[in-house]
This record gives sequence, structure tokens and C-alpha cells, in this order.
Amino acid sequence: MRIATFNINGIKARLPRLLDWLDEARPDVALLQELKSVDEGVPHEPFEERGYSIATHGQKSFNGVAVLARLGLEDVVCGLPGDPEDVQARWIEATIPGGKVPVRVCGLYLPNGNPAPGPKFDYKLAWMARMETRVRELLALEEVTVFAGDYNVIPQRADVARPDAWGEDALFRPESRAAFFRMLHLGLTDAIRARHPEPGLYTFWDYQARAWERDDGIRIDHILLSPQAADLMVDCGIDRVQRELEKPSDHVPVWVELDI
DNA sequence: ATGTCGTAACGTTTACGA
Repeated sequence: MRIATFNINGIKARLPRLLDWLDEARPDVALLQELKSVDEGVPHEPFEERGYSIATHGQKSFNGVAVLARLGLEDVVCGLPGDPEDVQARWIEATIPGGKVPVRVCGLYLPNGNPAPGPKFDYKLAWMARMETRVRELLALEEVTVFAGDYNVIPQRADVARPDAWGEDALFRPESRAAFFRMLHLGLTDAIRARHPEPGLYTFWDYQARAWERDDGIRIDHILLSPQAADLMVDCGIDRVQRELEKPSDHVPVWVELDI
């Protein structure tokens, strides 16, 4: 089973690109971020034609997450638990049935947090604390669980082309990285890092300043695996070529293949 | 050239978020 995450930066602008990618990469499960649309603005037909069930958690203009799965979707949960006041659409969970064992997938779009310090940075850290609580709950079930999405966190210096340019940025500040590693150290495996130790693996290049042409990238889209999922990992990778196509997202897909 | 996108708003341009 191949599970991919892709921050598409706008479903309306990216639909043709997204469908081409689905036809070519054919992931069994796709977790999408930054729909930038309400649920009604996301067409279901093109996905259903391709054999996918779809669940969306949208919001006008900003954020928005979705999950697509060929084998169907069960027990969909929208929104990160822990704060009923939080209206931002950044979290979706679903169970994928049909394999040897069911897989629980969590798709997330973690807050950017800039400028830091400030209220947006406080929101990011509070959101990460809530996510840690949810991760603890799901890990206690000892199931095959995948947490994938745009974390807006650069874990280490090896994950950024120009580390010194990101020193004060919310994506690279010590508080953000510490919160990321607190979750990782609960027993999760960073799929890409487990299999590809080399530096220079990026998932995002800014549209500005010819960042792609200069390979001035950062690794912020991550797939974290529960121990039961990590034991099933066969391969994983970053779909870098997506960045050089016409009208690309500023992110590229990241995928993992599980033996299930 | 405050550099690039995507989205929404009474919109042929501006503001915001990233």
C-alpha cells in the first residue's frame, strides 16, 4: 500500500496537476493539504472516476485537508481534538480497511507560525502540544498508524539548503524543532530519514527568488510512522520532479510503501 | 521590480497568508 502526502496549494488552481499526478503515481492513499476551499468547492467526480473515495475538511480561502483512498474510508474524524474554539481546518483522520490489517491515517497541515515570536507562533506551539496528545492516544492503541502532511518544521540543519537564512523563522526555531522531536521520540519513525540519511532532500521550494532553480529548498513535509507501521515500510521517497512541471505547487509529494 | 503564488472581494486592483 502506497501512502502519499501532497500540499497542493489550492485545489482550484491545482486540480489538473493533481489529477495528472494521481494517474501517474497511483498512490493507494493520498493526504492533501491547503485545499484553500470549502468542502463544496472540491469536486468529487474526478477522484471517484479514478476509484478513490474522498473525505474533505475544508475552509474558505485558507488551510483545508483531504484524504483519498482506493480501498474506502471509515471512521473519518475532522479537526484536531483538544480545542473546540479552533476553527482552522488542519487535521483529518480516517481508517483504510481492506488490507491484512486496517491502517489509521492522519493528514495534517501544521500552522506556519510566522512571524515569531507572536500570537501565530504561540498558536503553532499550542497546536503541536495538542497534536502530541493525539499522537500519544493513537500510539497507545499499538496499531498501524501514519501521520503525514505539511509539518511546517525543518527538523535539522541537513534538511535546509541555507540553514543560516532560516535561523529566526518559525519553521526552524528551536521551540518548533523541540516540539517535533518530542513527538518523534514517543516512538515514531521519520520515514525519509530512516531510509535516506543524506542531506539535500527537500519537499518545498519558495516560488520567489528562483528558489527551485537554485535548489534552495527545505524539508517540511513528513511521514511519521507508528512502530507497527515502521515495521512494514518497504520504501519511501520524494516526488521531486513534480516541482518542475507547469503550474506546480511549491511543495512536492512524499510517499511511503507499506507491505500491507 | 516589496522579487511569487493562490484566494477573495462589488474586483480590470488590493490585501492577506504563505
